[in-house]
Amino acid sequence: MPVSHAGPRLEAPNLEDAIGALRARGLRVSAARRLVLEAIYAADGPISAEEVAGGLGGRLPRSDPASVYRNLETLEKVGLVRHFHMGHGPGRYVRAGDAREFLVCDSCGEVRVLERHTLDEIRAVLRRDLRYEAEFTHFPIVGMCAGCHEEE
Amino acid sequence: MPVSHAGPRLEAPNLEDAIGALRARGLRVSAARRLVLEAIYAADGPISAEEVAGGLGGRLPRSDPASVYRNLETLEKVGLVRHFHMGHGPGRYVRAGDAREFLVCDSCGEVRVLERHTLDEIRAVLRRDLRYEAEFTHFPIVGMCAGCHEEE
DNA sequence: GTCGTAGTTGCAAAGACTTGCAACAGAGAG
DNA sequence: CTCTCTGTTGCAAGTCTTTGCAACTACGAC
Repeated sequence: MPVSHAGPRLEAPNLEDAIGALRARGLRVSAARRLVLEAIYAADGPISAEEVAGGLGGRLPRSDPASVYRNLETLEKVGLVRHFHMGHGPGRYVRAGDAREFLVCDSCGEVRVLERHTLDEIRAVLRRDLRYEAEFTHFPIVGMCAGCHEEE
Repeated sequence: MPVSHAGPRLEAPNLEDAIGALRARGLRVSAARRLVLEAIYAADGPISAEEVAGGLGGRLPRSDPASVYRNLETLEKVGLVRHFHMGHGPGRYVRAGDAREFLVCDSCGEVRVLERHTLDEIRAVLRRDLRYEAEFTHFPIVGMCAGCHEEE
């Protein structure tokens, strides 16, 4: 089963644009769906599906977890949303444009963001050797930070 | 929470060596623990915790899932076992030495194994830019294979 | 405005793990 | 061989997420 977050990256800087993009794709704008989108756009960072279902801790009405998961998946297919994993634990969702590439230290848990030039270089290697367009927003790169590596 | 599969890579080509390694670390060799190890060593490829608990479909006695998960975690800490994820779905476990680096196409699900020279080059970039010792056995690299990319 | 039909929803149940806890049993000590 | 101490186990309950399904509703058609 593919991870499934392909699809063109939609430009939807605000909620209205996102809703328009949904309609343009022939998708219905139900109350539950709108709520998920509102949560994603209202959150000030990556949030879990649970948080969306919980209405962002009271700021929005609660909704059924199953619908939340289904809608997050739909929104991801459409390209409005992305989700990623940090080590284990629940997945986190962000607006498509906010996705970042992370590095996690397996030993101390430190998280860093990959910079564009490093990322480009790695992607170039994979493109050259395997004609593969890699994307590092879904899973972090796991390894050991300098500090932890020296201690070994 | 770190992903936790640090620790020296133990040399344990067979079950006996693995059990010796456990004892050397001061860990008990209980029936349940031995069973998990037996399943990992008897399996002909990556297996899920469920399969271990199920006794490899009848070849071994069943065991309690909770103990299986705890033991797999312990064995991973000790360096005898590793687990990885392919997209979503249950994690899969292998002997430490059998861990591989994968590339998964987000669109068609195709899986490829990264070759050593490609891997080394990528690791070198991360080492140079971030002094980070990356390791790609836990999560696959996600992206798009040549075929799927051209269709876009 | 009313109809019809798919796309959607909410519930319930299952799957994949994790955690708390009292009972149990390896492994060294005596 | 027995005792003891502490690592482990098995059960049960709890997360996080997916899936089946009947009821419902958004939205274009009339």
